[in-house]
This record gives sequence, structure tokens and C-alpha cells, in this order.
Amino acid sequence: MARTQGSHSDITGPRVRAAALRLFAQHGYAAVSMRQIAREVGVQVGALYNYTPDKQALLFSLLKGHMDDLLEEWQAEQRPEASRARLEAFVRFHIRFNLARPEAIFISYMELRNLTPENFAVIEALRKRYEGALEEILRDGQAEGAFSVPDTRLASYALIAMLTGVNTWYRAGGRLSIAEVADIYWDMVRKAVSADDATGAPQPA
Amino acid sequence: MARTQGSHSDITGPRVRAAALRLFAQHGYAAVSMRQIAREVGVQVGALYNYTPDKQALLFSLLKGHMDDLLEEWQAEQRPEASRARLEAFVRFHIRFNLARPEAIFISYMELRNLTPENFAVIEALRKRYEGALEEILRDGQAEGAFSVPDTRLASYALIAMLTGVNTWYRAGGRLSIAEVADIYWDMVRKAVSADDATGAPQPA
DNA sequence: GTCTATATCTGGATAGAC
DNA sequence: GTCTATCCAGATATAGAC
Repeated sequence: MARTQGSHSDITGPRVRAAALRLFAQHGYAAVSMRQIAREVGVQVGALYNYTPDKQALLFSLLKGHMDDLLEEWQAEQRPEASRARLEAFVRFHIRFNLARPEAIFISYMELRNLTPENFAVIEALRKRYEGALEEILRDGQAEGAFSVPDTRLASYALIAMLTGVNTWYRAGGRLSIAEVADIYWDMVRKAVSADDATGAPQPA
Repeated sequence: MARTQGSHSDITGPRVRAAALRLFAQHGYAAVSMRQIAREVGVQVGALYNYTPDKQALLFSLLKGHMDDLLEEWQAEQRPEASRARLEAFVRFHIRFNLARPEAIFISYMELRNLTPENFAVIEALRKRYEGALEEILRDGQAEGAFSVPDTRLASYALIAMLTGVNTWYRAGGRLSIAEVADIYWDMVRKAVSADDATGAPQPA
């Protein structure tokens, strides 16, 4: 910081992205100025334009990189398994992945409307691909009779929302480890998609 | 629109709030200018300041009014019933209430960080009161043996997130009515909090 | 690659006439 | 209560020296 001259292209680029990610997550894209980002990096504002053509491209690059990571890591997780095991893997992967990068997750949900229409379409397509993976698991399990999920589309929306919600309250160093949280959520998911005999009827106390 | 003079305090006030709600929901608080709001209402910018001391107060007023409505309507819904019936009432109320005012719900989640710390504390306290109502239902049901929810705090977060997520995909005039959506979500919630015998063991196909 | 300086624009908010 | 005009701060982005 407070450096006044010199060339550091190798490290400045990542620092610009890191600063933008942090500031966008904290204050919101529209509320963050290029001056703020420059100050955080420790350069003058003009220098930022060596690394991004404009502010919009910076946001898009962060979101695109995040979605690419997500799809790549989920691909690497794939095993040929029964639906129930695949669903459990999805639940645990989603929670673990999201909690490892809360800022990227946050801007991925909050800043979609600040993308240009073209950029939005790209991100949206990737998001649908990921969420489609969950729906496919539910469809397969329903077909096999492992789950009782009459509307797999709605169920996939419901489960994604529930799992993603972990990021709104989880704080590292709290009462529960990530694995414990995943255990509890998996238990709820497992029951939510299961067949039971209590439909409508009151349960025995 | 395009009107150039005259006094309309009785109607301009609500129109300012309506325009702000719509624009904040669509573009985000930070991205919307007072000039845009004025244009939407059909007045000049200076006139807005007859109805709000500043832009921040306008946002706070919208969020506060929304939370007051929410808590008031939920109170009116209360009946002395068994936990299971109270949970069902919560699920149906939450979905119905949220789908009736998507813009207010949207800014209530997206614009919290654009409140001043004092204003944020007020809204946050009201939100906690509402979410606490759900947790209380879960605690009661757990104590009565009607539910199997080891961690009522986490379960309340999970269910709230799942239910609130409806607003991200539901569109009026689509395949399902609000009541049908509520039926499907209630079915998942009911199972998620129920006791079952499949813990860990694979189910018969 | 970074700096300083600047062009150009838009923002929130206010003053005073009507 | 609304309008017009304006202040002033801050925004994105660029130009040209080093």
C-alpha cells in the first residue's frame, strides 16, 4: 500500500479481482466505485483499466469464473451410484462448496440484475445446468421408486433454496462444523423426498 | 405524466412510494436515482422531498411498512391449534403472503445492506420476531412428539429459506395456482419434520 | 504498468419563485 | 406542493508522461 510506482502485472491482476469480489459482496456492485477498488488494491484508479475494460466486465468475470468452478468441481464429484447416494452427494457438495466461498455465492445471487442482458444470459445458462443436475437426480429416483416426489421441478427449486440458505446464517467457528450442518440438512432432505404413510393423517404421539 | 403544475399531496405520496418500490425492486436501491423516481411519478425531483427527507428514509419506510404488515397479518392468522396444524398454517400463510407482494419481499432481502446501521437494526428485529414464530412452532411440536426435529433453530432457517424461495420462480398464470404450490410445499415440509423409520437404511424399491 | 490530470456526466439535496 | 435552477460531491473512463 502507498506504493507510488513500479510494474506488478503478475500480482496486481488477482488483487484487483479479490478486492472487487470483497467490495461487491460487502456493499453491492452499484454502490462500489472504481476508486474504492483501486484504494483497496493500493493503486490509482487508472491502473485498474489494465486489467478490465470496464466495471461491468469485472463483475461478469467474477461470476463466470465462479460458475465455471462450480460446474467443474461438481463434475469431478460424479460417481455411478444409486439415486439416493447421488442426492446425498449433491447435498453435501452444495453445502461444502458454498460455504467455502461465501462472497462469490453472495454476489452470484445479488448482482445478477446488474449484468448486461448478454452477460446475464451466459450466467443464467450455467446456473440452469447446475440446478438441472439436481432435478435429474430427483427424476431418476422417482422413476426407480426410491423417492416420492410428484413434481421434480418444484422439489429441485425447494431443495436448492433450502441448501443455499445455509450461507445466510452459517459462521465459521460457530456451534456446528460444516459436516454436522450437512448431516442435519441431509436428514431433512432425505425425509422430504421420501415416501411416508402419514399423508394427511395425524401421527401417533 | 407531463403535468407541469398543481398540488396533489393526497395522491403523490403513495405514488412516490409505489414508484420507489417498483424501481428499487427492478434495479436495486443504489442504482436508482431520485430523478428516475420523479420521472416515474411525473413530477420534478424537488417535489419528492415533500414526501421523504431523503432517499434512505424512503427505503426504510418501505421495508418497515412491509414488516409491520407481515407481523400484523400473521398475528391475525393465529388459532389455538396443535403444532402440526400451526405449522401447516405457517407454510400456507408464508407462501400466500409472499406471492402477493413480490417486490416488497425482494427488496426486503436484497436491500438490507443499504440501510443505515440504525435502520437495519429495526428491520432485523422485526424479521427475527417473525422467524421466531416458526421456531416456536417447531419447538412445541418437538416437545409434544409431533415432529422429529433435533435442531429447531437450523430447521427453522432451512424451512424459511425453502418457502421464501418460491418467489424466485413462481409466475402468476403459470402451470400451478398458489394453493397448489402451497400443497406441494406443505407436503415436503410435513415429511421433512416428521419421524420416519428409514434413518440411514436404504428403502425398498 | 502505473501515475497524474482531466473530460464528461450523473448523483443527492437545497433555494427560492410561483 | 411543485417547479426551475443550481451547488457540490462523486462517478466512469481516458490521455499522456514516466
